[in-house]
Amino acid sequence: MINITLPDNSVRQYPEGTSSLDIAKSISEGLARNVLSATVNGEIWDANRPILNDATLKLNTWDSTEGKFTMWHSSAHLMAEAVEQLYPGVKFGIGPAIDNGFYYDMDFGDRQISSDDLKTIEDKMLELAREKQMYIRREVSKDQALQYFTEKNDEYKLELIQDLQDGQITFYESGTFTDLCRGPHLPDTSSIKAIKLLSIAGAYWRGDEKRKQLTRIYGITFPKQKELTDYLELLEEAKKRDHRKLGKELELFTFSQKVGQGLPLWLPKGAMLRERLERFLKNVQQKAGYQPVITPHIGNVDLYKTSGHFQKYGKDSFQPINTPMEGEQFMLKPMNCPHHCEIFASKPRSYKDLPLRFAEFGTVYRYEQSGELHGLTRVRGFTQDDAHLFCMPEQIKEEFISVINIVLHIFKTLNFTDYTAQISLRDQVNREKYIGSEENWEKAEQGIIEAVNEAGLNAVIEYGEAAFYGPKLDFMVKDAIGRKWQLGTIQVDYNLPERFELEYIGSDNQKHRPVMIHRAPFGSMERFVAVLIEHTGGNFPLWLNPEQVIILPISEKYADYSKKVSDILNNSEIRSQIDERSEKTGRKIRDAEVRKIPFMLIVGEKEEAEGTVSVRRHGVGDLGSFKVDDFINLVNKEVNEVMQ
RNA sequence: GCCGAUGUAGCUCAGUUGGCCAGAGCAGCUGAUUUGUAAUCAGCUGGUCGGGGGUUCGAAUCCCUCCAUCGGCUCCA
Repeated sequence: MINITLPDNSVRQYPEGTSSLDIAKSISEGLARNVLSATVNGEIWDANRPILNDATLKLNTWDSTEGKFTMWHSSAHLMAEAVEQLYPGVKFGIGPAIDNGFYYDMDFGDRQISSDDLKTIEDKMLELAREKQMYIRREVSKDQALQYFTEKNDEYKLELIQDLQDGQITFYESGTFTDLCRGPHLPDTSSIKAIKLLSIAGAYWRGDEKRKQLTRIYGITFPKQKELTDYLELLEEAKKRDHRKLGKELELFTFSQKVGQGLPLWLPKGAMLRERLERFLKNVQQKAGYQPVITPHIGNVDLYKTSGHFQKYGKDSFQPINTPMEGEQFMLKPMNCPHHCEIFASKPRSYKDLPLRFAEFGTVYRYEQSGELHGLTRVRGFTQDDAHLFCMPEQIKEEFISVINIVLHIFKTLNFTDYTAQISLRDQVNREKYIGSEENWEKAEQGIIEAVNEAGLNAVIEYGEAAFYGPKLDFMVKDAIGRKWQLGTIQVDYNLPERFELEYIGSDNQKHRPVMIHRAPFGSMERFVAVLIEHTGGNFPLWLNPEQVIILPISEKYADYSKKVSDILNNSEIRSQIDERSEKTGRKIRDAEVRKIPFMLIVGEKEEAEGTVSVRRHGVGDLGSFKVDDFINLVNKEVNEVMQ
């Protein structure tokens, strides 16, 4: 007998070789029907795999991420089987479960597969799923594995097997399809009830752009049709929040082929929104001891040779601009740091001056690959809310805390709750590629970790993700359809102070090298506004909204009173406009609602007589009658909570 | 940059297997209407069907090519 410890810490005894599925059955038939896999001693196993020793056991159903993972992984196999039956001779790469479903990378040879074929594959999958095919796990030797895929003539699997240890190789068989796979899988295909293949795309084999591009099909499956329907509806809803769509509808920004791809044109309302954000951050930074600086949009190529960026990125950048007479070369600036280094170097610095914090909303230009451009989140010209902090090594931690607090303040103000933070440190073994002394790195890495802890921030540590010039801390948020984007970043840099030979005079009257910290809490104005649009669905907080109030006169007769109210509001720094069209009130309200204007003030005979306005709030409805002054107080109170 | 898809008026979209001057709604303009919490009515303007080339008696529709956009991949100082 073996002892099985369940999540509630109760212990049950079963014969050796009992499977998780058997155990589920012993608890209840209903549970057994819903079990997709099991976590045995912390490892996810097939539910029907025999348990041979004492173990802790958690049964994974659809409600758990482990359960979903198992379902989707098995769905990938199901898709592969369907594809193999429909298109014999297809070769298979890898087919994992992902956050929202699964994919499989396949080599269709000369055959062209398009999105029109997805339905065919989907139908085949459903047909196979109904056959209630078992997923059968089989341990094989490396030789057997190589032999199988040699006969099958699948070079991708063979390559994968080469990297595996003999004795640790397993095959999974379901229906007519056998795959090299670690598992785990569902007991059988019957729980896969609803299937949707979402898209088809190219993907380089092993993520290497020099190797062959395989066809990747993305899909998702559910145990109930209703869940699939709901999921597809959710995707549709998310598309409505897409910043590219809302940016167009709300007239925030646009692109022009004549200007060039990836070069956003900010429309008046977008510019106003962006300016409000800038003003907000400038206020915060001023209080935090930052000094504004301004630097040009181009810099001599020598500047970037000194910084090292020319050597590293020169050929992938916009190419240098040549002067007509002197034969000089200038680059569009791809980052602000070298310029700021030269500001630091412009005069002798004392330790008493440190830390120095130079801030600039600096516009930079980077030649991004055309296929990478995406709305406002990935562009070729963008403005960083940049600053460079020059400090002594022992000041890093304190500076980090201060920057983290700025980022958290921004996120809190804008109600960004769904973000993640990542600390990127050196690779734990491979350390030769990093510049800077061991001592300084150690100090900086510890400083970041401590700063994160002291700021009460929840962050994951990733080793090997640090830049060659220093460790960093990044903030990430997801967009409407779940893609992750990096926003704020704080990076320690030992490299540039070295290359620019920056120094300050210490209390010992000796020259010392300062440490530089790059930081951008928004990341870039473009990307931040994009994410803000998707988070708010275009319903911006009042203080940010380019349009705060629209006055809707009932008829022309109240034009004068409307003008009077409008003047009072505008004098109180409340942005208002008047809808003077000879339309019905219902129509004016509808249009204002569509434009997502926070406040609609309806004025007619009654309001004029009483000196009031009838207030309607976007998305809320009628708030009733207000004296004009009371309305101003209402607005100001809400705005002043943020903009002091 | 790579794979796949898409591109018709300012916006959202129709346009059957190639066949009259390419259509609709919204927006815009003009006029009527003077309106009380999500769309008043009428008329009008607006398109080198992404650009270029080709096939054809005839091309939005078929072919080639370039450009842009979308979904991924790769990349992101």
